[in-house]
Amino acid sequence: MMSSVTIERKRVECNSLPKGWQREEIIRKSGISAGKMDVCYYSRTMRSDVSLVPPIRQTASIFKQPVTVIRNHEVGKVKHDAKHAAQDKPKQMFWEKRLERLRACHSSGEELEDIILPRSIRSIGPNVNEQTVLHSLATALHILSSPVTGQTSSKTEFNKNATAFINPDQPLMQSVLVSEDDIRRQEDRVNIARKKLQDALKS
Amino acid sequence: MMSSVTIERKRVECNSLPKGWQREEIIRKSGISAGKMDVCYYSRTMRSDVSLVPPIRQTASIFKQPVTVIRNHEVGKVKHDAKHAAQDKPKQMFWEKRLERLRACHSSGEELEDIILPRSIRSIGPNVNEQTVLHSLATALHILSSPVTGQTSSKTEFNKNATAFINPDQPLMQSVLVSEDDIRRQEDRVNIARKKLQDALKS
DNA sequence: CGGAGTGCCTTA
DNA sequence: TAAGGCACTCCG
Repeated sequence: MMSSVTIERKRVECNSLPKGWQREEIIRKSGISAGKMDVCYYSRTMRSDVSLVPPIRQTASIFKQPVTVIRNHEVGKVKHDAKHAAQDKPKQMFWEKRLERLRACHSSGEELEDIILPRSIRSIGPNVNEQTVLHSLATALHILSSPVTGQTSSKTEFNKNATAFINPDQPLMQSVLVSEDDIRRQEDRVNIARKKLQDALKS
Repeated sequence: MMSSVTIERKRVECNSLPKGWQREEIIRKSGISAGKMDVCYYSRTMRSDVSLVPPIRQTASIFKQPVTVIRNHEVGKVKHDAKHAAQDKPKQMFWEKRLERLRACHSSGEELEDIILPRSIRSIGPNVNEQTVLHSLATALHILSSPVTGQTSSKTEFNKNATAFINPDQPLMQSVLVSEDDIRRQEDRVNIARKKLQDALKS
């Protein structure tokens, strides 16, 4: 005699949604709605940003003056390499925007000028400006152990529904392709810089 | 400035349920379900039946033969008057039915005849027979310090949902009213008995 | 108090 | 009438 097992839950990659989304179907087992199906959609979970909690200016009764509290990692835990940190806590979407007010400065307190990004790096997403992309990109280079390539969705898709089309592992920049020409030009720049350094050391 | 205190727990007599039932409302204070309410219903707790644990016939390795173990009270505790016993342990509903198999007997071992109850005492509850009422009533007279009046719910209510409508302090009999006539008749019976006793003593 | 699982109202 | 969505119960 053959016996069959009714599958009650199945979770599969969903082709009618952007890459990374999964569709789960759950069959109701009992009650008057038995046999009906509930559907859940799951997006990719974001990596946790262990070392990216911004400093907070706060006043505590134990201090004589307001102080700036800096937490780099959980209290009481050994600090590990960020690239190998546990990735269980999800990260907020567009968390980069929390960093928008922060500016690098000299030890004298004088703020640095805005950094100009190469034209090949273009922002993507609602109100994502050049400095936000920079924060996003710098963080990705710091945290990711895989290649940093930017968002793969088209700008149209992304603007239509960023929440669905975002790839949370990648920075908020459009997909970047590095050509053979790019590599050659960069090599030229490095060679020129080395030459200048040699000349400076001679004199 | 005024300060208000949100009531988080309140426990009140519940009018939409039979007498004696209480309804407790507990407001959730935090989390995603903050503000939602959990409700508990409490029935009257039953008095504990300190001296009514039936004897058990059992075999233990320390005895040469099976023995009948009799526990009248908790081991290691002083035995108090049952009417003043601590009432913290709840009693099982319809516990009287556990006594149904027990019969009084003469010292010779011969069982006594069933006792016939007066017609004014009528049983109430599922499968509660005349002997069960007797056990129940005798226990109430033994334990209760307040008047023994029987169940106050109607027979219809009681049969519909005994668990909710039972008054656990009272025996499983319908409400009994003692009339002036009843008292007079009982006085007559006592007088006749006394007369017979006097006559017997004379001869 | 959260989450799984189901009831049931709304909508087209 | 069915599907979707929300509310609610129950249990750990």
